[in-house]
Amino acid sequence: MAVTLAEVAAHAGVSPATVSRVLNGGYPVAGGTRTRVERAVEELGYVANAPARALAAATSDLVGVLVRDVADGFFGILVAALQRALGPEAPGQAGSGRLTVVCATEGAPAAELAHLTLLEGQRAGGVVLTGGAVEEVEHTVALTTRVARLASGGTPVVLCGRPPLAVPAGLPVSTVAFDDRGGAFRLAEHLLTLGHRRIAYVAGPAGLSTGRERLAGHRAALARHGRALAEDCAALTVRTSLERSAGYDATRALLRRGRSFTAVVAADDTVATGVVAALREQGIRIPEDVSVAGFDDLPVCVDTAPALTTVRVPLREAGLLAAHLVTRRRQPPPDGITTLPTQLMVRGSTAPPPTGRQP
Amino acid sequence: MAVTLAEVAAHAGVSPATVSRVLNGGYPVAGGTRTRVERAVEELGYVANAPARALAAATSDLVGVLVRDVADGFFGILVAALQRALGPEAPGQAGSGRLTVVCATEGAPAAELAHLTLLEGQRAGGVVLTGGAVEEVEHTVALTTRVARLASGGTPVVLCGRPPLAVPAGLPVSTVAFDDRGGAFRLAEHLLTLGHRRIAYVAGPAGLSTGRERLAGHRAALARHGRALAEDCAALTVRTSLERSAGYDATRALLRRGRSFTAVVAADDTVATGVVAALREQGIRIPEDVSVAGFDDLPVCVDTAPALTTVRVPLREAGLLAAHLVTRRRQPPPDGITTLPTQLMVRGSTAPPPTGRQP
DNA sequence: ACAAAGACAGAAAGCGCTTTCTATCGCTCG
DNA sequence: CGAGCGATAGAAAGCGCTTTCTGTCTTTGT
Repeated sequence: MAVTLAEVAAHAGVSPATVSRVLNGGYPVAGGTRTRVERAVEELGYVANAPARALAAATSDLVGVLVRDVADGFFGILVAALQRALGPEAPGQAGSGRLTVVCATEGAPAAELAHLTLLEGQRAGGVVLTGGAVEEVEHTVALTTRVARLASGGTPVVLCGRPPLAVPAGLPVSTVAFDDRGGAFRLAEHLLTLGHRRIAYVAGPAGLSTGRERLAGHRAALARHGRALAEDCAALTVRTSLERSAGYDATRALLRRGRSFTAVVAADDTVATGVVAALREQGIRIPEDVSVAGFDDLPVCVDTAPALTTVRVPLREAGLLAAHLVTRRRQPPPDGITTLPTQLMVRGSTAPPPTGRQP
Repeated sequence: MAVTLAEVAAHAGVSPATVSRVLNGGYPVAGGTRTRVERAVEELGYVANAPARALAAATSDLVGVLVRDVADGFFGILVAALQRALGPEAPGQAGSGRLTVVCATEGAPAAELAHLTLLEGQRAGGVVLTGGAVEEVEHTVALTTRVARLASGGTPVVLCGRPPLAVPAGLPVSTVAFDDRGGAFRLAEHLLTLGHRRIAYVAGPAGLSTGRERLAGHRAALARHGRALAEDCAALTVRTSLERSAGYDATRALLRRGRSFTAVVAADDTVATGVVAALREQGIRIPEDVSVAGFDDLPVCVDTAPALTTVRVPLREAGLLAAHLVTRRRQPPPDGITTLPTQLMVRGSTAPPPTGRQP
């Protein structure tokens, strides 16, 4: 059906090998021959058969990206940045035409492994795993095995926004991490400085690396302000999923037990919007009555009223870096880990707690 | 390196052909043989080489999805729904393992064509083009040619959220459209009923099908309320891009010319958030001073204060349907076009215009 | 009981490309 | 002036899978 390499070769009066070389470079081809081939390609509207090429070359120009949910701003922005960086090649190089295969895991470890298998089958030219990792021994082991297998087959793997994996040294596996802990620490300090002492924490699911890090930073800040605080914290921490509705439900549950807090910190901005909705619905003013803070600094933060105090996670930078690492356009540091800084973004949703009697 | 079909065959003591048949079905294989092969696959951890398979079968299990911007909620939600529907196979069928290749066009016609070429090269098993189409004759012609070529090669193509293309009959090309015009009409009527007469319109880029449709619906409603209104409308219509900042900038520009309107309708919700920000920044109250409305009903609509009046576009339904069409799990209607209804969502951002002197 | 009809398994021919391995040819070197 | 080398181009061997095309064996029908 479609035009083949052989037809182009015939049309140009050269051998298939020569056409392949003109197309791929890395081998000397005389100017005249090259021109003739290029014209033939043009005239016939030749489009190379990627599967055939991948079969012969044992690697494709597909890059796999695993995300929890494409519709979530966090992943959407990350993927968008990654793609943009994947498209146009480094200056001097011709455009490569790498395609991005986006796989949604919905947070399920099994889906993560299954997609990795599919990508392995595709002989993906690179794989990026994004977002928090489910820290469950069994899964971590399985994942490490899979990643090591992929990497030992020559596929660069980048872990983006999650902790490094214990793969054998020398494999092309690198990590782009966020300083979640530091961000959460600074956020908690901000609240403490404002005078908050009873801070509710709507954490994500237990066993998610980002949640663990963020909570750890939060608790570290509380601990510095007194042992008692840190203990209270546990009682005010709620485990949830990572949807907006989770923030809403958790907040309602919290309120049902009496309003024993003056601030709520959410696992991420999406959850925070749910918190805000629940609070507002009860006529609780933000930040006069209760302060609210999120995490990630998604675009929605500046559209809520008041704008949401949060911690900025450099998603675009991470996507760009991950793209460069997965295409080997940039070398990872010796230990393979690059930690990107996070930044406290103070906005209108946090203020000193109400004065006077506190519940 | 990796385990091959031949190795599995040897391990199971059968021929490669038999293994292939066990894996793909559609050919009788005796129970015992099947079990033996399955065990061998299991024991060797065999993962089929997708490129080889695609080469031999002349089609891959990759589904291409063209979007303007993955980070935009509209596309994020659409892609998420599409993927979910692509994953688990119809009941009775085994999981197929289709992968989604997401291509960002950033609204550039050239990028659209380029990605289509890449997908053609991949021998994609299906392609979905989402979002408004750039209606420029030259591009439409080129696009139609490309789509026809793809479809005549047996690749199902689904146009989702954009107008049908004039491809030869009989090709597997179908369309899932939204009733943008109707939605915009009802939205404008809603504003007119509230008493608004001077309605600013922050349209998207000229030449985008969705923009055209929405504006047409808007104007149709105005026209029904008097010729003069429709004429004023033209003066209050601003062409912009589709970012949040576009809404912000356009609104500031509009305000600089004097506040000659009591309502602003935006091309979509993202733009609307920009409008809201610009308005609020000038101390203009929503909806007391000026009403604002968006389009799409993205999640952000309920998180703004006040919540945004908008038109709901059934993105999830569209994604699901597109997935079914592109996998041929569902037959398109005879004319190939399915139009999904839109729904006016009245929320807090629209109210009657301020009484008293109007500028 | 015998031919025709399945049911099942293997051999082998590609699918369209990449990549050695060879084969020329025209010069440069000594 | 002949050996030798770099620059080019072609032949051919796969890459790992699917899919006819054949070739057994069992089953059925009568």
